[in-house]
Amino acid sequence: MKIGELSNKTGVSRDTIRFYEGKEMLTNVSRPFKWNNYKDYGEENVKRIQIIKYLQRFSFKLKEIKTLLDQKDASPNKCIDKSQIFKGKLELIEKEIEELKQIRDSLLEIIND
Amino acid sequence: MKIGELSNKTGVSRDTIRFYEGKEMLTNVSRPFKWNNYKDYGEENVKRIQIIKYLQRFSFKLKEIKTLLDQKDASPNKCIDKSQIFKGKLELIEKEIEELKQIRDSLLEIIND
DNA sequence: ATAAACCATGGACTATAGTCCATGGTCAAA
DNA sequence: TTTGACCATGGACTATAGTCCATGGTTTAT
Repeated sequence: MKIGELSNKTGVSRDTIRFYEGKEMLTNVSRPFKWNNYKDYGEENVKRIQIIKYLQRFSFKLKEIKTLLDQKDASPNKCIDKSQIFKGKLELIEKEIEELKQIRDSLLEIIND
Repeated sequence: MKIGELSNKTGVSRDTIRFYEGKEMLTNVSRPFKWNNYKDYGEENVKRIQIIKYLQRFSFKLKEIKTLLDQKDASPNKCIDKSQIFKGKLELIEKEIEELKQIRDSLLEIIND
């Protein structure tokens, strides 16, 4: 599939797809035609991009997502312990919440003085 | 006072002071010597930098801080309604907390499935 | 007199996640 | 056949808050 089709199927812009590609987050990107240098993106990239978008909703960085995708590629059969991954993220989120709460409390003190 | 002294008095690096200066957040910076082009930073910049550091603790951006400093400079007599400023910031912080809480809850759901 | 410490300037670099642009080649429909 | 839509590449730019470096001039202490 060409980049435009992949873009349509995922709702992600061509530029962004190329950006992910540059970060080596996609697989099976080939250049099968001799008469032009158009690329062909394997079907699985639809799913890959959906995974990226899904994990981003939970504030995973692209670097982290790439690590996860790489792990999946390295051992496709071994199923990754998802809850472990999300637990780590959960802790960070809760830490962030605590920090923001402290700022909030300081602000409240200032306002009520 | 030269930049080194200002740096020592505030605990902020020379580079950062020059960075603030480039953003026009300092006042009374002159070049009073004919024989060199050393700058002289007015005493009030100690306080200005302290204000910057103080407001940063509440996640004010430099741009916002600059706006506040500019307002203060424009009307030094009119005392700024601080609580109004902090209230706006408080709302944003609380919105951020809510967003993070939603992410947290989604994560909890995933983990407990 | 000479070295160390200081000063100014400008530009490059960090992380993050893209977006936008120019250039040039290709494909499909009218 | 020619126009519009598509494709590839590389580089610049966005925001944020600095940090680090090279270069060259100055001051201070020994």
